[in-house]
Amino acid sequence: MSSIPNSATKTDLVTAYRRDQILQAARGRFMAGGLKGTTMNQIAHAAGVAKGTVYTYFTSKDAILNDLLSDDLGRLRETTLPAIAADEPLPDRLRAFFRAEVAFYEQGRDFIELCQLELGREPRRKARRQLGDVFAAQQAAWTVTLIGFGIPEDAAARRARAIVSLAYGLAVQRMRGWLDGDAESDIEAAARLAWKGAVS
Amino acid sequence: MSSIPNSATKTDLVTAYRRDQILQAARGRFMAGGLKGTTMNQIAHAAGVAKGTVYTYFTSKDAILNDLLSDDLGRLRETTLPAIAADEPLPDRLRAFFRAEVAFYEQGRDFIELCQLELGREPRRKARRQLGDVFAAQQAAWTVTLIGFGIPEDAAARRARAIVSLAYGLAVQRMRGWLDGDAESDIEAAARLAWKGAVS
DNA sequence: TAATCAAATGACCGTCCGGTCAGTTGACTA
DNA sequence: TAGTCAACTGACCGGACGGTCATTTGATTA
Repeated sequence: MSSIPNSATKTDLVTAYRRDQILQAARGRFMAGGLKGTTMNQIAHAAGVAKGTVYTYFTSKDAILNDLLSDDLGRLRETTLPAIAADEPLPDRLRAFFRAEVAFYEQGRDFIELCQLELGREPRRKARRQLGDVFAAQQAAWTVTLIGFGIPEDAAARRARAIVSLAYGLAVQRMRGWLDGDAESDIEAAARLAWKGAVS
Repeated sequence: MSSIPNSATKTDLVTAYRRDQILQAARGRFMAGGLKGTTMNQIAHAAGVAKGTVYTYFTSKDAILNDLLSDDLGRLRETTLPAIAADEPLPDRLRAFFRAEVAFYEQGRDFIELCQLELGREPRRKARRQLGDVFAAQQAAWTVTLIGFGIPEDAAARRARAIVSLAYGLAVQRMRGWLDGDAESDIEAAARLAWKGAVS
């Protein structure tokens, strides 16, 4: 047999497996101890490999973080934006939007934000802007939606901002354990407040 | 003259001055580079003293952070709670509340939160709980207020939570530069949304 | 089985940082 | 002016961490 039948594919599979193994371990450690508070040894140990092996798959600690960041930003975008423009009654869309945002942060994905102070100036600015882009997209989508409900453009934009802020505040406060009730009733209350406040 | 006329007072003044000098420097550096990203040399240099001098006034880096934390938590409490129970029309109180919260975070006081991942497990839990206490107090105050407007207790509590979340989300998103408009119109929009949503 | 080599390992290196402390400074006293 | 001492200084120490690389491992091939 040729020495390269499908070996590229197989190698790729192993590589993908190891990368994922390391990324999951790193996410856990970063969330538990922060960026600077987590050592490469801890990440390697959590992934069940030696430190040197980590450097076979990632060039540096920052490279690992970058992968996690873009992964999570994509997920936030994918889960929240479709809810806004869905073909459903507005109250349902509000609920779905709040639910998606709460779920995202409740899964602990937010170390995107919590790690920011530990990054250097430039990576921090970049990560912050990317997260801001997601919120800007949410706001734009809500603005369009509210305009569709006959609300003047200016007012729609301002109220859209308030909705996005409410979703964000709700999600983060829940994640931090500052809101104790069950998620669904918080989501319901937020959706109701947004509904009454935005379209009346 | 006796050698202790008011020397205690004078020494205290100098001590207070130096402590403040160092605290301000530390706040600036922590906000720029995070807890672990800031060295004692940087703090000392920013305060215009040598590293050893810092240790004359603070026992450790963590001690500096602790002072800043309790300082800021007190300020958040003092500026937001009175607004809720003020003797004013409800929309004005909502505006004042949102304004106070936005101002707090816009002054960059929030490194309380941003530093959390960098603290050890226990200090982190403690700091987080203390901040949670302030939000719980805000929520309780709003609940009482809404009950005063004839809203049933359960609904009042849920809506109070939504108001607190909205204020928090608004403040943090503004501070991060994710909301570009002027603060006053965002505050107005949030107050309106909360007003229509909470008491109708 | 012997040869081959990519993957995995962990001891090691240079650097950096929190905290210490022996020495210096300068304001105040007698 | 000489003496005193608290405030201040910064060189230094011990330890930790990110990243490297010579060596080992074990799967695959011939």
